Amino acid sequence: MLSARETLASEGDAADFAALIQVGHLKLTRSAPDGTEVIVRYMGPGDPFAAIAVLPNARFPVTATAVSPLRVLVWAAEDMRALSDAFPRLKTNLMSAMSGHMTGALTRMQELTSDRVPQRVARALVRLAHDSGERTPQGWRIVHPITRQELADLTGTSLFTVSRLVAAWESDGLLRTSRGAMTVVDPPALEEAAAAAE
Amino acid sequence: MLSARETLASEGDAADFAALIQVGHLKLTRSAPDGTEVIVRYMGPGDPFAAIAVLPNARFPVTATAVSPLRVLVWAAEDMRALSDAFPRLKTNLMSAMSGHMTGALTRMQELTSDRVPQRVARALVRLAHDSGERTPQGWRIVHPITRQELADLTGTSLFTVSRLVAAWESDGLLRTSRGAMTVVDPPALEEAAAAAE
DNA sequence: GCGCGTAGTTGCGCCAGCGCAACGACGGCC
DNA sequence: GGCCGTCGTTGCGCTGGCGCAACTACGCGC
Repeated sequence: MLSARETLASEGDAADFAALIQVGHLKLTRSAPDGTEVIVRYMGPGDPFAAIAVLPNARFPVTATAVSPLRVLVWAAEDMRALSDAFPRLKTNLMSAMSGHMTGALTRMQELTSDRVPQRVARALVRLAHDSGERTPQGWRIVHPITRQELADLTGTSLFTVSRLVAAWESDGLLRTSRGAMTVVDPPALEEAAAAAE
Repeated sequence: MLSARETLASEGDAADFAALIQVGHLKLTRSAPDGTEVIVRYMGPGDPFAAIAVLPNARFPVTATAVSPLRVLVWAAEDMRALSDAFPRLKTNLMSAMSGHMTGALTRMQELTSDRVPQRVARALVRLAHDSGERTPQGWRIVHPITRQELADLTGTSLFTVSRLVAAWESDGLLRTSRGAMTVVDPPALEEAAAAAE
């Protein structure tokens, strides 16, 4: 059990356990020496954390922080190794998960190099709405708290730029926001609007 | 056997084989709809390609192009699966390789969001010199051909900016270049110079 | 219900880096 | 050894987005 803002694992620490999220959401980050923080991705209920723990002498490549009250199931790394040796399918599945994350990271890299800021922010919002959104009468509400700063860390831009973009989209009716919460009214329209501004 | 510029595998194709580089170098890329290309990384002799082939129904996440004449050993995906089931250590090693690439991708993401262009280019050069460089009297020579455009695709910037940076560093004696080839005279000094310009 | 900490907004100036264009220089090939 | 394609250079103008500052608006805790 962790409350929001507590950290489950820190970048560089020995990966001596793996976990499965039961309730709540995690934010995976990396921080640069100069203080800037990159958000790698968000995870929610049912997502496995630290597949890497099956590898000997592994270290966490990211810091995991709870963004909402969190309940997780935890396994010791050595048990994970024993299990994954006993059940090859488990290891294959973990590998498959890693491969998925890899693909995601490559896509992000590509967006960072070839898309302009508005597109990246719009895509990030659409992805969040899709992955951790719930249907409401107003649109897809992102179920965990998210600030302008976090959206900036997720897209490699600044708090200010995000604020301006979000304000513009909200006045166009594509988005609804309140302190720490966001609802995407119409994902495809949002993405299209960001592309059109190009 | 492939000659330079031929492609070994294309992004999106079914990953029905894996390979091990014996001689030559590969460039892994992803291309965006608008034509821009991102270079994911370079690989050389001894590096395994397409660990992903052990997963059922996998597709290549990148395009692999030879940058110099290439000789590879090839295994059919089904044989890889059989082997990796028979030898759990093999699967663990492949997973370990994937995890290394993941870490690399995360680092690249971080640099793209938090570093300025000169730093990124300098780091890319240092990394290339380290990973695929050979010691010469003048410094570390990157053993495979590399153009300004490729350096730009690797760092998310433009051909022009790279050209200017490289010209400046060369006149400072930190770098030696000729058409398609680069030699880093003193890697730490180069990185420092890029940081100082900040 | 008051105060304080955190989140969000907005105006303004600035500059890194992009995008041409036009040109120069290799070097491979027949 | 001459030609042509690719690679690299450099000058110039423009602008997206950053960075600060100063301010406003929530909302939690006591």
